[in-house]
Amino acid sequence: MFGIVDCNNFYASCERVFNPKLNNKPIVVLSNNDGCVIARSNEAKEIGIKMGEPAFKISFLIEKYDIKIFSTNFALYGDMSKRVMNIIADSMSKIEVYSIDEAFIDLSHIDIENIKDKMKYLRIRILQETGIPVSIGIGKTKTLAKISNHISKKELICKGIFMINNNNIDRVLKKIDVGKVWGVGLRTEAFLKYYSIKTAFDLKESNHRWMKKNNSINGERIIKELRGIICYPLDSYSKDKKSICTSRTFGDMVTSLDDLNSSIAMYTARCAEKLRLQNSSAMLAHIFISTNPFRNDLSQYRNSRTINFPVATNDTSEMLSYISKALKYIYKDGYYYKRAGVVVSGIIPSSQVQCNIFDSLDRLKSHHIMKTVDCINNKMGRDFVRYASQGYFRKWRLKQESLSPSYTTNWNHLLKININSREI
DNA sequence: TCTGGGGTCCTAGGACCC
DNA sequence: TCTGGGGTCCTAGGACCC
Repeated sequence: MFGIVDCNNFYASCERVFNPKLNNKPIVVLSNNDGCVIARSNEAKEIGIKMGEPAFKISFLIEKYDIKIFSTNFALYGDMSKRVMNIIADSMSKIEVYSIDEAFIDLSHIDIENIKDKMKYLRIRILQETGIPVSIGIGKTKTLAKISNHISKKELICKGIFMINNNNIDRVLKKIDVGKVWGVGLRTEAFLKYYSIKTAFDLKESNHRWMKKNNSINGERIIKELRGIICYPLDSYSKDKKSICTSRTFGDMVTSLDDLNSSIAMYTARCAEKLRLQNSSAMLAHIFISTNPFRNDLSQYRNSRTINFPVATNDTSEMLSYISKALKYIYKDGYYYKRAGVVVSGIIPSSQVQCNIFDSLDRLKSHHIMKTVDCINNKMGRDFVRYASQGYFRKWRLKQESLSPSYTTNWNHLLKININSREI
């Protein structure tokens, strides 16, 4: 059996842990630049606020229902996620961290009769030690566990835990819309419904060869998983990333090459840091810039360029030298830029980098420099040591008007509690 | 005024090899 | 009249996930 542990309304729950006044109040967490809704508390969902909705379109609801708004605070969410995952890893033999708020677990070594009790205990422990409420779904495959998890959140009677077994499987799947099945997106949902496959049960009973022919091997796998045949085993070891992307939409529009260059330089530095963190180097970098596609009144321009490094690298300065040149090549004067980004790919372990006989760079030296820079920045804070091209005045910085403190990762943001008034 | 960010996997088709 | 067979690798684009 597989289990999936999923944090309830994760970002909203993180905000509540250190601000209990928010309990039972509608909360919404916004994307970067306070743009779109990316998380909602149950109260906000009940009001009818949709996922992904632009904040400016719901301003009247925010006022009417006194909804509390938060800018994304990834320092906080990332740290809270780590705490939850550590507890799961400590309680279970095998865990696959699937996303910031979800983990699959292996339950095959536990007797079926005992699974629910064990999960009940795990839920209580996570809530007690982190303040984050979770729901747990259980099934013979990951796909079935995901469906169980969906039910455990919807049906209050489940108290956060649900298991699909041989006795209830058909009855349960008949009530699940096919679009809710893990791996079935909008396109596949429309395709299946066209052929009158409306529920998860219909999909389970349909022909897997037909599905493979008309969709892909993944379509066939979903059907088999619904039948209890494991196609997606637990991946417990963490894998190196195959591509790494850093991109942002700017708070204000940017026009000058200098400003655009400093933003691209910053994203390059981030990508290089992420590469070094997993001891990898990249053979390719792809940069892109674009204007704001929502502004019909302004002329639009977007362009991108791919760079092949002569030798795979994770050296910020080397990457910057190539990337700045590429940016000059695609930059056009007279446009209002709104977004830019850097993607590195062709990622290999640094120990396997193929040297170039004409290489003039002292790579051992640059390795030591990068190591020292990372070490200083880890201790003193991000970008304490930086490249000049990253700049100091960020015209393109994010808009984050409702940012909560980083309670658990910044000494200056520690909670202060007034014992006398019993207030935070 | 105003619309996020970061990933993975699969497939078809082209280029190339013997 | 008549033009093989069997592969690999790479890339762009699509679909999906959170």
